[in-house]
Amino acid sequence: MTCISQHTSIFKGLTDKELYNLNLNSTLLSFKRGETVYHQGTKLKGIYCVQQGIVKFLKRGADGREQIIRFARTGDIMGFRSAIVNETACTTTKVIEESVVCFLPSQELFKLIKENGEFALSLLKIACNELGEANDHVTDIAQKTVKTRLAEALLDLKKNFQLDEDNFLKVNLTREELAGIVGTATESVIRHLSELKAEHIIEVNGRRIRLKDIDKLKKMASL
Amino acid sequence: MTCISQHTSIFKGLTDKELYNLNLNSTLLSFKRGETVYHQGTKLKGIYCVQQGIVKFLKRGADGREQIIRFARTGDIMGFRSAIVNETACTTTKVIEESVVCFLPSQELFKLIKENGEFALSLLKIACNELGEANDHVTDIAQKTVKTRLAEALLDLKKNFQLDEDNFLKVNLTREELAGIVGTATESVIRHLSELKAEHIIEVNGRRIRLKDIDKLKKMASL
DNA sequence: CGTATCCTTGAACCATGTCAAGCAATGTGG
DNA sequence: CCACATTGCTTGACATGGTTCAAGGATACG
Repeated sequence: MTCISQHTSIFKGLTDKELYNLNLNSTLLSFKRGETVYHQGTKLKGIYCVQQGIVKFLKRGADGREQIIRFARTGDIMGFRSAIVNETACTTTKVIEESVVCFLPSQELFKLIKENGEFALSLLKIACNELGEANDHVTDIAQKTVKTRLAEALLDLKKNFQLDEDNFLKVNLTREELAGIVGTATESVIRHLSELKAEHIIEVNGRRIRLKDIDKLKKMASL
Repeated sequence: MTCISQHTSIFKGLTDKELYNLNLNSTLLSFKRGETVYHQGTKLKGIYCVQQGIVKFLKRGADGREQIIRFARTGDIMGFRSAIVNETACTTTKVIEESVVCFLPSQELFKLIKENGEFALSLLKIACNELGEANDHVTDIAQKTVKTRLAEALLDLKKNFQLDEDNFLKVNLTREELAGIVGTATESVIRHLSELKAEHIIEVNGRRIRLKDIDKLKKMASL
């Protein structure tokens, strides 16, 4: 199987020769739910591209609580921040849904950046997008209430993973993971989910969450 | 005066010809304390390089409270995120200390990125560094107490602006600005500053803050 | 020298975190 | 296939850190 293809967003626009070279030097890896792709604090020797599956980026605070920074889905790359600045990984990446991941050594990445201006620009765009979202995130957590952030988180999940035909989110997260996204205690998430349920905005079935009233949810998220 | 020089970090390593071209196309601007370089939500036509002075990046939340995302000092660039992804600015930049700023049109920036792989890489490194800090920031605000974050903020200010010979921070910020960094109410900052004072960790003289016991401050910040 | 801005403190209130306990669901080994 | 263990979910009671409001004092600036 070719690991890196024209279809994978960031590698769009590479020449056949560049692609051929990348595939020579890259490796496919498989992970089950709960497994770790790489650990916070370790030195990465390259970047990882998600071919299939869902991976969460998390950071452990002093008390051990896990803060979820973002998710990687099919086509996303992981670990480029550490690779680029040559630092240890600032997050741990754990698999949420069985994943196939492609590993690409740093030197290949650097070669591409230096030789292909368009590629460098795409990478730069990815970094800048993430930066914008991270900045938003800081302001949100600092200024908004837990309930507002929970509403936002649900909308973000919808944006990232879509809804199925019955308006259920296509990802199933534990309450603890939801708490990790929102930046709060598990119990708080549970209570606010119940409230949203009572207000007929969502419906909950175990880990499956149905977004019943997206308009109200949006109103709530922008308060 | 030449606006862009070899001394300005990001432009290090450019050829004489590239520098000459940049200077042909860039403009110098001056700002007093409180003035705005550009507003959140506006489309930027280029990036801004700080030649001299201090600028804060801020975001206004729903209730109008201002969250300070970071600072730019001599040699730093501002607005590249918006320029790169071609979005409106996600922050407002306001001058804290009288500043001289150089404006460089986007097309010049893009030309450099595409033609000079090393330059693209430096930009990428800047973006990645900011990204790492933003991620840290998210976790901190989500998990740490106000006092801990205040301690961290003071250490960050030390790192960014250094101390003078008497261990006073070389920036003077209002309590409200401090609150904007920490992500809390002005009153909370005041109360926690008083506590730190009572614990002989800092000393306060109007807006001037002296870091008396940096070890204790560090211990406090990592709790 | 007066006005505006900033700083400080107290008191009341509230959102959120923490602790504890019980239940549900899921998985594992005998 | 059942019993037990583990993990996740839920709820209640309580503690508390932090915000908000109000009022007065200090400071800076034109």
